[in-house]
Amino acid sequence: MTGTQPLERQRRQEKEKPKGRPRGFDRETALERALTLFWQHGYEATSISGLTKAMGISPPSLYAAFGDKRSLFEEAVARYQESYGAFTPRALTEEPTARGAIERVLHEAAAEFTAPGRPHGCLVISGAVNCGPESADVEAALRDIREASKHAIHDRVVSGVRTGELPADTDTEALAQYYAAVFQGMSTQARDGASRSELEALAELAMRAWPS
Amino acid sequence: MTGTQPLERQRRQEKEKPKGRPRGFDRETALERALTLFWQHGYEATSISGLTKAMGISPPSLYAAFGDKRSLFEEAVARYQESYGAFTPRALTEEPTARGAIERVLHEAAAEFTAPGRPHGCLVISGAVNCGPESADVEAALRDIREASKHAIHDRVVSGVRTGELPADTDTEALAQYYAAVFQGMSTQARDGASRSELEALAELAMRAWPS
DNA sequence: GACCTTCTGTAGTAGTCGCTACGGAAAACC
DNA sequence: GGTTTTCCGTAGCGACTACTACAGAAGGTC
Repeated sequence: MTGTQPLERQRRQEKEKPKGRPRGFDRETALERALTLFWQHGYEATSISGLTKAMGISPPSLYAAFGDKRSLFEEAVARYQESYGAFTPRALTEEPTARGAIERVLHEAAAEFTAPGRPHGCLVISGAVNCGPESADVEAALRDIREASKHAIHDRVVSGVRTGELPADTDTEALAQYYAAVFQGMSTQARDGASRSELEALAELAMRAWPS
Repeated sequence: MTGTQPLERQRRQEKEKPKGRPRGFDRETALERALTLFWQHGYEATSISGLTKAMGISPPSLYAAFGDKRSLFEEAVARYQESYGAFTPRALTEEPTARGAIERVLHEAAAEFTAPGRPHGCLVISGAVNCGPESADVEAALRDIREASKHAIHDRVVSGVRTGELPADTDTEALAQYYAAVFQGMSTQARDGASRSELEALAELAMRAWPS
């Protein structure tokens, strides 16, 4: 199992001391810069030369540390989910009510999608939209993450039905898909230049559709 | 003014007879096929070789008839707006009430975004998301169209306020941005495989946010 | 028929793509 | 210090990109 991930990681996790010459750059900050570039331009439009320039390293160093372009992108997406994108599962699990959970997701999205100093919108939503046939699997990988997020919303709605917060005849699938769509629409709006307060108002309006 | 558009078009519009050898393919069907390919993969991920293959012509024929890749994309987008995308301004102008107009836009979008035999979702929304720095202007051009659509929605909402259909204190900007976001979210959902009936239910839910 | 204009197919341009072979540099172990 | 192991920079790989020079073919006008 662990054999499938890069040797690099295994060693770091097991805290073994590397034997030869240590690398001359910080792997985490390099990954962070790659993440930012992918976030701006998406998978295919981000070139290796652009990445090496932004990461401050040469191509061989990049390939030695991260494998190929696809692996680097996957690792960047994983990092994104653990950092910038972590607010969504957090809100869904921490809030006591389903309505509160969804509301918090949307309002935190309004802030996260427009946070200064980093690209606007969501990497998972806009990171691999325009893909050629040879990288269709990358596009599919992000789609799977989006579907998983929708299911997470759905699960929270279903649990709201179970506790009696929502009517028993609630169309949980439709409600989950609706809020997933609003979430994705907010990302597009943020990319197009919408401000945080505009997205807050948008989120507030979206909550008016909540079953009463 | 007219000098800025390709000579080709001028001649067609003026119904002059071309002098030399006529071209061996139908320009409209070739453009339609290019449009479909751009719709599937987006601007940058669609290559000239893919286009020539889909259009059934050779590169020199493509460049003679359409200029460069960017011009071809612009013309494809224009064609899209006049055909597949024309339902939006039509719904906004034809319906007597603002609510009816928005509702019709969303329901027709549910059908259009999932119509069989052609790519799902909206070309203007997903056609130029992942762009490198050298084609940032293409990305911006589609964004301008999206902004124009949002303004069209806003205008319809404002006219609804004027006629008394909507309360005078309605936040028209927020309402327009909300429905624009829902529209864009529906496109993403359609691209991810949502069915027409699912999008219909989504549209129905979105209308529950309408001010009462 | 000749002539003229335009289109079409081959073939190739310079440039960039993702990726890597190779030699030297640098740090840890003995 | 010597050896070993790894990393780094240069330089370049084949394949692809958008795009085009050129020659010949094909239809119109005379």
